[in-house]
Amino acid sequence: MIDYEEELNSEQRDVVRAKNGPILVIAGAGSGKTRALTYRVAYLIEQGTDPEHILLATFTNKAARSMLSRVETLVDVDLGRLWGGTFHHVGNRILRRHAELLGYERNYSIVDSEDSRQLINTCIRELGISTAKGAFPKPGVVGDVISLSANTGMEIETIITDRYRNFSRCITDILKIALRYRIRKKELNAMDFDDILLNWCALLTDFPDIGEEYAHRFEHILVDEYQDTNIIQAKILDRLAAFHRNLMVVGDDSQSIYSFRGANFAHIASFPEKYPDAQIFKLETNYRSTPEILHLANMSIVNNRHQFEKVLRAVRRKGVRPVFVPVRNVLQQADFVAQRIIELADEGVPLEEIAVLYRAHYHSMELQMELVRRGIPFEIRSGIRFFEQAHIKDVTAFMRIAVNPLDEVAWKRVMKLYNKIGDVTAAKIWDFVSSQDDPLAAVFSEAFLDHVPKAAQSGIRGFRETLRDIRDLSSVNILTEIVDAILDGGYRECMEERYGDGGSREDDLKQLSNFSSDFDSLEEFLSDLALMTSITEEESYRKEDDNHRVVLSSIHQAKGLEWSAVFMIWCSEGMLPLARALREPGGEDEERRLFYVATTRAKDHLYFCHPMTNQSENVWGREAVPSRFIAELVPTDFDPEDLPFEQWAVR
DNA sequence: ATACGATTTTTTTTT
DNA sequence: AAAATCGTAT
Repeated sequence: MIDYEEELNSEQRDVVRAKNGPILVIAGAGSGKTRALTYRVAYLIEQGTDPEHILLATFTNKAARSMLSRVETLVDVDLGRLWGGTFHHVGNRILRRHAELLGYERNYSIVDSEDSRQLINTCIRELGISTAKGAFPKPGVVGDVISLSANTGMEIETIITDRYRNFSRCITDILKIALRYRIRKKELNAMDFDDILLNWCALLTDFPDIGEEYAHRFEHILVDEYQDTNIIQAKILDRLAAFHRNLMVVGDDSQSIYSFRGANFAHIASFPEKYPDAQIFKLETNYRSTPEILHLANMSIVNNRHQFEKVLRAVRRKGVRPVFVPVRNVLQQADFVAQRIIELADEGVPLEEIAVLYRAHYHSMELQMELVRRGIPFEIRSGIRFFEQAHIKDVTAFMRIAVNPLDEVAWKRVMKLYNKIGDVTAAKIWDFVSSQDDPLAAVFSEAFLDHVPKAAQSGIRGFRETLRDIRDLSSVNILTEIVDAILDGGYRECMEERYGDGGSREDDLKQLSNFSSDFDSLEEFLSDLALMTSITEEESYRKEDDNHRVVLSSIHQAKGLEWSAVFMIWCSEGMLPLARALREPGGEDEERRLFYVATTRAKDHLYFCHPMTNQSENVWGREAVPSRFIAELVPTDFDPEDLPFEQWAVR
């Protein structure tokens, strides 16, 4: 039995033991919402709900896993059948079962953003749209427009007039591309990230019996980070909860930072309108941060209008005031942060309790170099993700061909790995292969070689061998040897040639291979890869004393985490708030929420760095202005005592 | 005609 | 640093 009185505060207890029905939980930063959610799941199971009938939707797969493993220690029940993970993850799981209904094969591929950009590029060229003359958006931008339209349910025309005004001349072309892109994806038997949500929603709506089946199945639905869900996700939830109506959503409108993905914190505000009988709870006690840090965060977020009433109360004892540190330039910034990290470590703060946060990946370049120079171990949680690295994508492209021979993007990627094959030849080979009734069998036919130029023949013969090996291994589900087969099939040399550092990349592939052992089929492995960001989560393959590292992270990726000491670098106008983001509607508020999320990650120490010159602009160095989010904290009747931060001068 | 290397430009955030 | 474009060698 769980001792709820002992382990939860009264706010949390009310949530955990709330009676059934729609429930909205407004949970401030650091108020233990994960704890409440975890105990709620345990409580439901204790009350006799079968885990199979619970759906726990989280923002990352990692969050789901860590919550569920906590639940497992609370109630001694196997949660293997509980539906937990991101919307995309759960959606994929459901769609695999019903893919045929929607006109896909069951073995459909999932294309990530790089693949999708690639495919859009092909569409543009196929349509013969000239991008050279005048300003035409890059394939990536076209992809953003299409994706935003999908995630907000707004027409592409509206998206362009609202946020991409300078491309309004291109609307007809973009519409053509969007249409073609959609057709092409279907031909490739592939879904992009948005399709997973859209198709899931369509499945529940257009096939009432299936919608009902799932609505009956999920007795309880719990949603974390509700402020970052978009309209399609909200619609999916409405359908799934239509029968039992036990929908608990947890979120904080002040921490909504994903509007670029169609998230809209207005959803959370309108939840009570949609569910008039909803019970509303608030978690307002903050256990994480010192009163000083919380005070600063509160002072900042009140500058945003349109938010839920809530006051975060600190329970921790008095600590030190946050510090604002103007520095001369990026180099001095890197120097200061590194120096201060060493001092904190000397004071007894473990390195893994220190984080450096920034708005955009490239903001951390100089710091990385400085940390390397000083031998301070660190871990980067931003930038190119594990599965997006070229060599990982190369290897998985081989696998994708074996699983879904219609995957054009994978085909072309693999073909171009071989010498003497570029865009044109790859397209020719693909044209031949895709025109055959059985594309895989065609590879082994004599006719296949006729479509390959002489110079590339030997490499392509190797490809046939490799593909045969992959198919043989996957048919008996020996996944761990597939990577070796690809490496031995000539990819090892190819990798060395193309990327230089073959050794460390081969290590990555070893890791990928180890990871594959957890899966029952190649198909399942691939779709999970596409929906995941990193492999290192909770994996304890690392050496014991290797866990002490400073974390470098984008603010977005820092969501939900906490550290004793947090450094925010580049707190300058143009960088935070990011100039580009300010141009979006509602941009300033969203940037301020980012600032809020970042500050509330800190438990004890908080530092804001502001480089006063921005060298990257030109050689002379341009004046940089402190971030408005810092400046606005200074009261008009200035009294140093009232300042929520103190200011340091460095050297 | 095609492949591939050099050059230029441009950086948000993520499933 | 990576992507897109441009120019040259095969």
